[in-house]
Amino acid sequence: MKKKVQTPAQAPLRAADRIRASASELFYREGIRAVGVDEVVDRAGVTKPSLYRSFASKDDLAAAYLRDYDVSFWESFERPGGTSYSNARDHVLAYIGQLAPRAVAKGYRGCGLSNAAVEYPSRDNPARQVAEAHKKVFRKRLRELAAAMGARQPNVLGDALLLLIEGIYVTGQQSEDGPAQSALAAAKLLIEASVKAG
Amino acid sequence: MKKKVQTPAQAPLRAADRIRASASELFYREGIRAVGVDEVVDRAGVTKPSLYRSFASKDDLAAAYLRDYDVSFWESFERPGGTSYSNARDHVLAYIGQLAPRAVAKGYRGCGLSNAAVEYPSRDNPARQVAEAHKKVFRKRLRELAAAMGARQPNVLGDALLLLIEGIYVTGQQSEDGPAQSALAAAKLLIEASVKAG
DNA sequence: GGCATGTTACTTACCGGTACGTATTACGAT
DNA sequence: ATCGTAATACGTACCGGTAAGTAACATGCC
Repeated sequence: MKKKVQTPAQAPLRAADRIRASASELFYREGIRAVGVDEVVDRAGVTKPSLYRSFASKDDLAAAYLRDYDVSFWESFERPGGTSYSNARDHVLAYIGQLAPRAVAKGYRGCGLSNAAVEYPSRDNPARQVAEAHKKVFRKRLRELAAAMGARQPNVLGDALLLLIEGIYVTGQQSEDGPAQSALAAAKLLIEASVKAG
Repeated sequence: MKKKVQTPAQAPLRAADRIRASASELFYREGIRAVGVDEVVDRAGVTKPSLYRSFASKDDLAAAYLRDYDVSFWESFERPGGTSYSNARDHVLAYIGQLAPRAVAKGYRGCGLSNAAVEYPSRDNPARQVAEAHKKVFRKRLRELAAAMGARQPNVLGDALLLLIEGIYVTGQQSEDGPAQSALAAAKLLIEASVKAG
């Protein structure tokens, strides 16, 4: 029997996938509003109708970009630096520890999801909805980790860590050598002060 | 010699001022890229040529908006709630104390300067330049206040407070009842831990 | 008169989105 | 095996709208 390859492993990327990749790069680096669909398809080496066959609108493509972003975010958050952690404190500190240096480096552009929420203040924008949903989960996860650390007020510590991390995202794209360089020390301080007997 | 009234106290707002006011409102609430110059002049009750008589370009108007924003920011930062503080700790906590509740309220849109930096990643954008310059000064000021608090590592505490505050700005526009509600407690913890003898 | 502004009309560029034509491939019937 | 058909996957060319910005001229006001 001959081998029939339905989705050949080595197949050239389909137009939709090339578009997703192109959009991810451009939307992240330059912002969603700043990038036109023409630029997206040009960089993907495809044409506009291919975009609109796979995505209902630019907003829809932006939402897809953020869904992809969400997936890779969780990979990097749950296994920071490629390592798994059983200790919550080590886990969070490892994430911040690998994030901070990137955030003070040159071309850093922060969190694609947070940036999208800034670009689209209207609640009914599809991209913003993805961002909002993501942030809700992220907050819950951090509160969970704070509880696992044994914080006296896990919700406060979780929120504080979230504020700190969002601060890294946003200040990291404002300047090089920004305040993110103190983030790890700040996180340690915060955790220490929240866990100690009070 | 006759008295000449240069800028009559009760004069109707000049076109340029009406445009600044209109732009400030719209750019802040909806984002700069999202707002067209037509919308700005319509709301100001003036016409487009008036805009371009006072501002070289939309980018220039955006920069003016941010300069105005910067001025009123410093008013609210240096006298949070309308009060002056001689104690650095009280000062910072008062600022965060009046910011946090606003940030968890409904239509909050964060910091216009930080938002602009998100919208315009390119360093040579005039609006972004205003934002970058502002943030540099703000960071310096917070480190100064941290030093006045007697922090062991004033730069770390100053940066930590900056990260926290930027976290409030950005998360405040992502959802209502967000993590900013824990910001004051987090700031107290952070300051406490940084000032105590180590 | 001179300054600030409004009026109108226009240019140029780009943007999101689409109607329609075409190459390639899968597959069933013969 | 090969032919016909049809779905798949894609490109060409274009549309209508809107964006920033400008030119030329008219008007009202100290």
